[in-house]
Amino acid sequence: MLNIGEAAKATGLPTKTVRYYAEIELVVPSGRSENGYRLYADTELSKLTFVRRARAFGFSVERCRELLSLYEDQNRSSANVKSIALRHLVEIEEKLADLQKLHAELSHLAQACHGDARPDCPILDSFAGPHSREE
Amino acid sequence: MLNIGEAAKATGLPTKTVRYYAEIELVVPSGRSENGYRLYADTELSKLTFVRRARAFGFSVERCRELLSLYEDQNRSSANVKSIALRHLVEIEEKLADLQKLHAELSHLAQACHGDARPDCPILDSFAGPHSREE
DNA sequence: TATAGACCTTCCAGTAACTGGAAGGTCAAG
DNA sequence: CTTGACCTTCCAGTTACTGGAAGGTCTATA
Repeated sequence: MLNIGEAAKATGLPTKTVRYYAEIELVVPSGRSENGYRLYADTELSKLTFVRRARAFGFSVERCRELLSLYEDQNRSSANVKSIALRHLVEIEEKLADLQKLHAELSHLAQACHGDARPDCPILDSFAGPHSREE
Repeated sequence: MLNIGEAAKATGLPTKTVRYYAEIELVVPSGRSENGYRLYADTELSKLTFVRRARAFGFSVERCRELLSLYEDQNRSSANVKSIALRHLVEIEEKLADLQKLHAELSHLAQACHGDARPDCPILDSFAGPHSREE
């Protein structure tokens, strides 16, 4: 049984985050020592690691909660997990498309900007212009 | 001089957001009517539009503040603006790379997952595994 | 004139997922 | 016995809004 600092080190999460996950009941410690320290057993270390990995994949904490309950469920089907993952993939693709569009437009503007001491700048000009959005 | 609702409509921003921008002194109304309503003149409408566009490009509100001061500055140089834009482009590229990596890994996992009633699932398996991160 | 509805005002609280800090208890080493 | 590194709780701040309540104002219509 590790206390919070050791559990943090073992799972690669900041101590504060582990405490936060306990508070929101995402991963609750297996118990407390007599002096009130949080104690983490192997099962909880696995869950913390699981959450760290899933978060790194961009899953929200609430998604992690779903995933964790499937992870814990001996009778889960892989279909459940896959559908959550696919849903998530769609979101990633949307963000990706937005960012790519943004990147293309902004780098175009930056290229058009001569970037010297003169005051006129195509970037600012494109931000100004007619008021209402015409998308 | 437009009141807040009209200004919002004219610039394509939600009323709440316009009020928020006034509160954080990003774009302050040119005045108040006798009954206390915020009033927006043309200059402020331009600034609001400017901010909406810059925000759509992913610039943070604080970046917008920088940009806005350059925008207002008659003696600005385009170099200042360009350097902010380039800084921002680098950030976009980093996010893009992260997302692409994420997408590749997750779609690989989803493909490997048979997605039926069986409990074993490569996605969950990859989230579990050894504790400490080995990046 | 009454009243309905659509405006406007302020202030308070909540969102997501932490992070930082203060005040104080505990523990091991030198 | 003190120093430093732990741990605890609680409170506040972050980003950029968004929602809602309570209440004032304006305009049209019956």
